[in-house]
Amino acid sequence: MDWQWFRTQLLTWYGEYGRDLPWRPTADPYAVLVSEFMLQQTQVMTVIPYYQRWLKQLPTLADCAQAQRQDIFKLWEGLGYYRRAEYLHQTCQMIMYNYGGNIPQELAILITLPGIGRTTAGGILSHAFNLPLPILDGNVQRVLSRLFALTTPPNRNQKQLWHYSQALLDPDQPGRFNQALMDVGAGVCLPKVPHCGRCPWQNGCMGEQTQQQHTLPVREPAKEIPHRTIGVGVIWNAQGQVLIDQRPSTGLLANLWEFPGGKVEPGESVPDCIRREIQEELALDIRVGAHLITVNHRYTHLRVTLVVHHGFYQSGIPELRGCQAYAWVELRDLSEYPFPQANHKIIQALATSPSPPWPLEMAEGRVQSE
DNA sequence: TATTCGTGGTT
DNA sequence: TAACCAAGAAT
Repeated sequence: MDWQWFRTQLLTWYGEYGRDLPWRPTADPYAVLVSEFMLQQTQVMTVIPYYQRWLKQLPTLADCAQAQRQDIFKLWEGLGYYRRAEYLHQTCQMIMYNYGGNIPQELAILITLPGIGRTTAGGILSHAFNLPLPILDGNVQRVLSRLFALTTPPNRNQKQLWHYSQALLDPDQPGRFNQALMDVGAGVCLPKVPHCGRCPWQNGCMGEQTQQQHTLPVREPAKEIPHRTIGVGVIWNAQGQVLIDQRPSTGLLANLWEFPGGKVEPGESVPDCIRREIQEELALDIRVGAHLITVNHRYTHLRVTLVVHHGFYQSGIPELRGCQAYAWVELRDLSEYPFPQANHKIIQALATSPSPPWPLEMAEGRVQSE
């Protein structure tokens, strides 16, 4: 195999067609670190504004290490996979206090840090330090599967894919090479419509030569995604504040804030569910009022329907059972807390609500719960 | 090794 | 439009 041909073709193409991305001109390894975390499973165009805001607010690794958790999550709010924010925070702290503030330049050390696997480590080391480490993200897996006509599903063929990524890598300019390889995947060798006519590797692509470019890589059948109905309460007190709680530190949407609620049990009405969940999680008695909004939301492996009702505090002192913390907050102060996207739809509904949705008559018991 | 982690874009 | 995919990692 003439690896040098592939390198020359790719790097020449990259010089003309490579994307101009904010983190590419930087020589700051911390900026590269931030970009690599944000880019895990997240498209470039989604990341760009988050990346720029992050570096503006936390311009150095020391700033990130010293930041408050809440500020870290606020900066990540809306980007998804929120564990990444915590891992990035922890990694910066470990680099600061265990490695003198310098990012370790050894693969074996780097991958021991939270949130850094082999691809992220390879991206950091090749980009920030021009070290010859390969990467294997979704783009690269697709490009290599087609280039070498690999008919084994990528998730069962990681070893061979890593081998090809390493063999192809240009040892003289690994940083540029890896960036170029991802640009081919993101702009030319697309999942459903490969544009072979403008691919720098067209003349060497075994996939196209055997007319398999549309059927590679081989995907395993997707599994069915379960659905859950969740009852959610926007609980008001007599001061016109609403009740929010912080989710547990593990599991879905860990550490984010939310309006309290939980899964509707079989045969249970939504108002009954909301009453029960808030009793179970916070030990509060509430009255359930009018329906506010129903939110359908899709996660990677779960679909939920949030049926949201207004509610009014009746009695009880909050106890922390199924959550880390709680707070009574003014509507205008909700923006201080990091919320998942589905809850932002609820906040939006509250903001556009035509009249104050916390009728005092509920406190006086004139409104029947549904 | 198979699941569990969000959200937005694309087809 | 429902399904697929995105600069993956941890458990």
